[in-house]
Amino acid sequence: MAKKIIEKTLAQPVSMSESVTLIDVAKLAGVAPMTVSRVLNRPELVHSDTQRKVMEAVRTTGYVPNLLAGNLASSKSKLVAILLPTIANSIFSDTVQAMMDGLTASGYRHCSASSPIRASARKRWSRRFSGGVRTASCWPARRIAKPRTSGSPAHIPVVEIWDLTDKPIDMVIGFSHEEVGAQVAQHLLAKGYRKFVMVSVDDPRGLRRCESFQREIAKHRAAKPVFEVSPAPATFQAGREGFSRLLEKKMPEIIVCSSDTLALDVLAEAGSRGISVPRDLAVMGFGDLSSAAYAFPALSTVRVDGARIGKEAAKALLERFNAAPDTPKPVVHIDTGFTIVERQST
Amino acid sequence: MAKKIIEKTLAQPVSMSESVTLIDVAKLAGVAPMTVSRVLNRPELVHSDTQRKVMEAVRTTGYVPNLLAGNLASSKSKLVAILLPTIANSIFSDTVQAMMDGLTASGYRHCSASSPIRASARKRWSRRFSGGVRTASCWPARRIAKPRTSGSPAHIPVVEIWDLTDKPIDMVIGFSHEEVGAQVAQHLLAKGYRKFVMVSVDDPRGLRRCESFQREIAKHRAAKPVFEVSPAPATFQAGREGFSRLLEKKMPEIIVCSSDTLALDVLAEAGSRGISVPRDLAVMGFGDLSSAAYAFPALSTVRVDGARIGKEAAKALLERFNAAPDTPKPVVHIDTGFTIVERQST
DNA sequence: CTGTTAGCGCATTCAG
DNA sequence: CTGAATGCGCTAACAG
Repeated sequence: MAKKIIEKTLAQPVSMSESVTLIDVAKLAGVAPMTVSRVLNRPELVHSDTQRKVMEAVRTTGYVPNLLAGNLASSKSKLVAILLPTIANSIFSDTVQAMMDGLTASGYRHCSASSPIRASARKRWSRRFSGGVRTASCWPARRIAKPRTSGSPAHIPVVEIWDLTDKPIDMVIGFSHEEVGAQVAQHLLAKGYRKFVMVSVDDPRGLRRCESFQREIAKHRAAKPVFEVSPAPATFQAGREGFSRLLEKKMPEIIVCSSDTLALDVLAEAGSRGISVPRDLAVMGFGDLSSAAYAFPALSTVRVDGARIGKEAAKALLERFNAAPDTPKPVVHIDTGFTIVERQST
Repeated sequence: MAKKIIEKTLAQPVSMSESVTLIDVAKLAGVAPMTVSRVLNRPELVHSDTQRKVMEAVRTTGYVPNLLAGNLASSKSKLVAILLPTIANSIFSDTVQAMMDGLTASGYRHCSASSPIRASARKRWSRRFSGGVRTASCWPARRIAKPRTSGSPAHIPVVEIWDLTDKPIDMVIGFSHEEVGAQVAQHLLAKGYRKFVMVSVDDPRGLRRCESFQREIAKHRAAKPVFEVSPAPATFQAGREGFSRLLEKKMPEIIVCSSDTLALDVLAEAGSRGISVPRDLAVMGFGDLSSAAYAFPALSTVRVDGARIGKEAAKALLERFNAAPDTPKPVVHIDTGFTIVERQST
C-alpha cells in the first residue's frame, strides 16, 4: 500500500490520474491524516518539523483539499449568502465589492442572489450558509426564520445593510432613509427652494426617503411636491421619462431624484432640451454613483459610503464566525451616516 | 426509536431543537432513506403514492436537505465560480445578473471573485466548483490548469466571456475587441473625422480596442490619435482627468473613450467647461452603460449585449452539466457581436 | 504535540 | 419501483 502511494507520487505529477486525498498525503509524510488536516487548517498546533514534512508531501502529491468533505465533517460551509434587490447598475456594487474582499481574505466566499429569487425555505437553507447579508426591506423578516436543520447552528449571523431598522433580525449596518429625506428637505428649504418636484423608482428605501422628504416639506408649509414614481429598477431611461412627464405639467425649480441614476438621466434630458443646470433647474440626487457629485458639478447629491457598509458588514460577520460558540452576541448597530454634497458653484 | 421520531414531529415544530435528517423523514414516512432522497431529487422514479407519503413527512418534520452532505456523496457542488476584473460600477453587471438568473433557476449558485484575488491553486480548487466563468484575459490560462483532485471530474466546463480568443480553454462567448476598434475607426473616418483623441482605462480589453482603433487609423493615413491612459478601474473621475490633460494640449475634434463610464465623465467635464457636445466636440463611448446612448443623445457608443452574454454562458454551462459524462463536448464559440450606436441628431 | 475512533448526511450501486 | 449496504473525504473529540 505504501508502495502504491510512492508510485503515485514518483510518477510525473502531471500525468497522475487518480485523485489524491488526505490519506495519501499522510502516508507519504508518515503521519496520521489528522495531522495533515491540522497542518493545513491550524498549523499553530503542529510542530514545525512535522509541518515541513507534511507540506513537502502536499506539494509532491499536488494535494488539493476537498471542502465538500471538510464542510460536512465540520458543519461549516464558509459561504455567506448575499441577498440584494439587484446588482445590475447598482448603488450596491461598492458594497458588494468591499464585502467580497473582506470575506475572501478570510477564506469565506459569498453567493449572491437578487430579489426575484423567492426560493422555498428548503432551497434557501440547504446550503448551510455560515452567514447572511441582506437589505432590511428586501424580504419580510419572517422569511429568514431558521428551520431546525442538521449540521448547522440554531441561528446564523445576519447583517441587514443599507438601512436602519427598529426590529433588526440580528446586526444592522446602514443609515436612516427617513433622516436622508428630512435633511435633504431642510437643506433645500434653507437654500430658498419652495417648489419641489420628485422622481423616484419604486423601491422601498427610495420611497421612504421621498415620503420623509414630503413630510418635512409639509411641516414647513411649503407646497406639496409633485411626485412621479417609475418602476424599479433604476435605469437611465426611467429618469428621462419621469422627467418628461413632469415637464408636461410645469417647469420645476428643483427636481429631487431618489437615485443618482435618475439624476444623471434628468441631467441628460435637460441637456438635450437646452435646459441649463443649475441655472434654469437644480437637480438633487442620491447615492453618489461613481462620485457623481464630483463628476457632475451641477449635481447636488447625498453621498453614501457603500464601501464602508460592505467592509463593516464583512468585519461584523467575521467576528461572529470567529467568536466562541457561547460568546454573547455583540450588538452591532452601526449608523454609517451620509453626507449632503452641494453642487460645485459655477 | 420510532417513538422518538413521533415525539419530535408531534411536538410543536417551532420548538423542536434537534436536527432532522433524511432518516427521520424516512422513519416517519415508513420508507427507506433512499426513497426520501429520490422523492426530493428524482421524483419521477417514485410511485406517486409514496411521493405523497414522503412529502407529508417532509412537511411535518420541517426537513431541510443538507447539501453539504449531498455534495460530498455525489461529488457535485452545483457551484459556479465567476472570475471577473471587477463588479463595481461595471459593464459586467448585466452579464452577471443574467448569468445568475439562469443558473439559480436550475439550482446552481455562483460564487464570484474579482481580479485581485490571486488565490493559490489549493484554495481555488478546493470547493469543487461545477463550472467556471471568466473573462479571457482575466488571468493567464495556465492558472486554470486543473490539479487531479478527489471527487471531481478531470476537467470542469469553463466559459470565457466578453471576448473571443484564439486559444480558448473551453467555451467562448463574446465579441472581438479588435473588431470593435477597427469598426469604430472606420465609422468615424466615414463621418469625416480626422483628428482623434482617445482616453482609455488600463484594462486589457480596453487597450486592445484602442490599439486596433489606432492601427485602422494608421492604415488610412489619418493623424495618429493622442492617447491617454487612466489607471483601472474606470471611474467617472478618471475620465475627467484624462480629458483635462488632453485639453491642455489641444481642443480635439472627437474624443473616443474606452468605456461609457469615461464617456459620461467627459460629457460632464465638457458641460462644466461650457463645451457643447456634439456641437463643439463629439464623444464616442463603449459598453452601452445603462443604455447610455439613449439617455445621453449627444453620445455615440458601442452597444454590447451584456445580458445576452450572461444568458448564453449560463445556458452553455447548464447544457454541459446535464450532458452524459461521455458526451463529446459541444463546441461553443459564440460571437455575440456589437452595434455602433450613432448619437441622436440634434 | 500527535494518533485513534467514529461519524457528518447523503447518494451510488446494486439487488430484489 | 424500493431497499440495504457502503463509503464520499474530512474533522471533532478525545486519549495518549
